[in-house]
Amino acid sequence: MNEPPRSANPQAAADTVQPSVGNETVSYLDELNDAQKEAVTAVDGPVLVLAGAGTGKTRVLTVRLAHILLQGHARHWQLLAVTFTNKAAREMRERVASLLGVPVEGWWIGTFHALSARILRAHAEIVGLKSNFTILDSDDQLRLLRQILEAENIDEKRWPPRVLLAVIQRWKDRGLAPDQISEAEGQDFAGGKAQALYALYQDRLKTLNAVDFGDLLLHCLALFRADADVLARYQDQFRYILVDEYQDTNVAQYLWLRLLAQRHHNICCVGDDDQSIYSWRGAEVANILRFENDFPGARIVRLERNYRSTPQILAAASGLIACNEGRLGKTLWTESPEGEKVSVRGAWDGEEEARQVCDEIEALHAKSHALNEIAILVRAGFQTREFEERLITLAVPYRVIGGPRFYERREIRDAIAYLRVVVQPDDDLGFERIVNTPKRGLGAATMQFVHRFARDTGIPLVQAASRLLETDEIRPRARHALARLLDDFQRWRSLLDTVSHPELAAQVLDESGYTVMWQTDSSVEAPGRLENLKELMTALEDFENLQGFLEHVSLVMENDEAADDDKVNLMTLHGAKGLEFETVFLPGWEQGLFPHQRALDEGGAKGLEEERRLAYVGLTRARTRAIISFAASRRVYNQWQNAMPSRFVGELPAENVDHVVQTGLYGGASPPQGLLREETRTFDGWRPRRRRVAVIEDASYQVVARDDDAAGLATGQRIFHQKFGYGRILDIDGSKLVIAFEKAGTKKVIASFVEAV
DNA sequence: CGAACTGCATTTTTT
DNA sequence: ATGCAGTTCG
Repeated sequence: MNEPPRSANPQAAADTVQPSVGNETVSYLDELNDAQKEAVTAVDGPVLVLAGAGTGKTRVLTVRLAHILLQGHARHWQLLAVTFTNKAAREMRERVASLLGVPVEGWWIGTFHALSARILRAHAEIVGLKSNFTILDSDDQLRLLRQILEAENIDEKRWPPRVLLAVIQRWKDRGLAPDQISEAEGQDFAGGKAQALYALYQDRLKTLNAVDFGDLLLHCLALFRADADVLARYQDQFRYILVDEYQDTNVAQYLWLRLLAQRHHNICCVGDDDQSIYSWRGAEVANILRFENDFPGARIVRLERNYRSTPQILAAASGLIACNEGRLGKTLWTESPEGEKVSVRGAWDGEEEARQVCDEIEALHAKSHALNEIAILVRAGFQTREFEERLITLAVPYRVIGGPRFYERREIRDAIAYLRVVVQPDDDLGFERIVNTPKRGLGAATMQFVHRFARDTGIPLVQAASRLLETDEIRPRARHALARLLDDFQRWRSLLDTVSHPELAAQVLDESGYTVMWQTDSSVEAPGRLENLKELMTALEDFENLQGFLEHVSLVMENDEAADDDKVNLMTLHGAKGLEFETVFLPGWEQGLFPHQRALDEGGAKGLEEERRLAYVGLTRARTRAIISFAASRRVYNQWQNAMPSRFVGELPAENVDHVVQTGLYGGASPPQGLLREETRTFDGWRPRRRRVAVIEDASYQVVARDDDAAGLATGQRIFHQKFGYGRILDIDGSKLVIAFEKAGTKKVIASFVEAV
């Protein structure tokens, strides 16, 4: 369309990849196996590539893209390649660029959100936005919702904004605008007001000329529906569409793709239903399961040859995932040598488990295995702590992937808020954030006043403030401060075109007193924050202007870990998707922790299956060595809890697994099926820590409690009693509890009469 | 306006 | 235990 038809010309790339004419085989195809070749060359019509773990998915995707260009099926601007994460998008860009030997700037390769934003900026007016709209982060979203709840007199204690945000986000994931929400939905929030609150939220966003992440997709859909010409234009333009990680798409993304693919039907989706682990944030496995219905005549290609793991690991993982129902089904195979069995180890408690794992890492390191090639994959973030502690003691370098992100730090957000308001004066949320940071005597009282005026007149805060300044409504002191701030913004704004943006940014932080604020701060974090601000200033230089930078910040909230030094990798299973390591440790395979109790409570059988996929993802990260472990007893929130090994342990095919379980771990009771070959190895140092057993329920997998009536209860726990109301357990004596009730004083009651809260 | 206090939650996370 | 957020008191 408006894309200049240059750069991607096949001739230019010819030197690099040596394509040949016509139907002759081309060199880049030679390195692909038959299935991969088919996935690459089935250019026309809908194609679903079921790519098992480690089967060369990214390769297929990039080569296919190159193939389409080199064979002259399309020019680069006619290609749309969609990924889920920025990381994946970057990787795709890099690989395509190096494959073709051509820069890919301006190509339609990106995340759903970035591509949507690009489309939306070009046609913002059609959906009632200005093209310089702000993209909100979750902080902003919450702040906005909090304001709305307050205005609606809804108790934030009872109806937490974050819950409402989650509800709204789920709706957006499903592509639903406020007027498409059925009556029955959202009944459980604030007495059925959720839909109305959603509508208010959307109104507010529109006034602010702001969108949230979900809106990027939603407004795009609205745009396509509102303007047939625009839709047709993009439908015509994108002759070939490629989609990565299709199993992770939500309904909104699915609709987006379907609309765009409607003209040419050349859509190729790559995914793996067995690696769908994001349903909790709206991903619909159904999208991949239904592909054939949605795109009639679809060709299905299965990539089943695995280039990553040993047969033992592959078989263990396959056996596990076979327990799931309704899979599209794949049979992974490999030609690599047999390898070691997956080992499964029990420990008495979490500390011992960490010791075992880390000692083994040390041993591997001593045998000159790269630490980089070792990962510890945990179910939940807090689990990393025990390993970190142990690794520190052993002086083994490690990194935790997925910690707090650069752009989420307070000082960075503040700085960005300043820049946002400079660029977009209507950005109330940004303005609010920094209006009194550093302190300028513009406290809650003043701002409340400005707020009310803005609300009553329906204008943005900055405008409201500037109008109020013309009156005597605001006390002189605050008035001067406010006037000064508004003047500052005015001045900075006027410099937008004359001063270079890094310079301007520095000026803003200086003149606003923001830098000074941290310079005079004596807290331990202050120097670090100043460092971060400096880093931010450096990052600015990589962009053409402030707008470009802000777009990047809102869309590319990522953590660039320096992956080059030799360190052990600690991360969650979710965070490990798409990565691979020579050695993978999978600790914490216990009922209640993994599968996680909440996943079971909230997701039932579906939840269990997703947890199993997570286990599958974990196992298939390993190239040559996978070590699963579990502990009989673990401290959770400073409370000792006993647990049975994960049911997943029992689901691993016995012939691919080596069990190393100490006798007596489970009080002589025989462990769950599968945990058979107990090694005769006792552990002398073991004494039971505390007797309370938290019975972990998983409807389809009952574990027998071996404790008294007080099972599941512990001292300090909050409970509810029919007669006495709420209270806290002071002591447990067999089946009797001593409880300090909030209303009724201290009483002794029978355990079975109380319920945990 | 700022420091101290209280209550509460604590799976996974991208954009 | 621990951290965070919202509230309260000086």
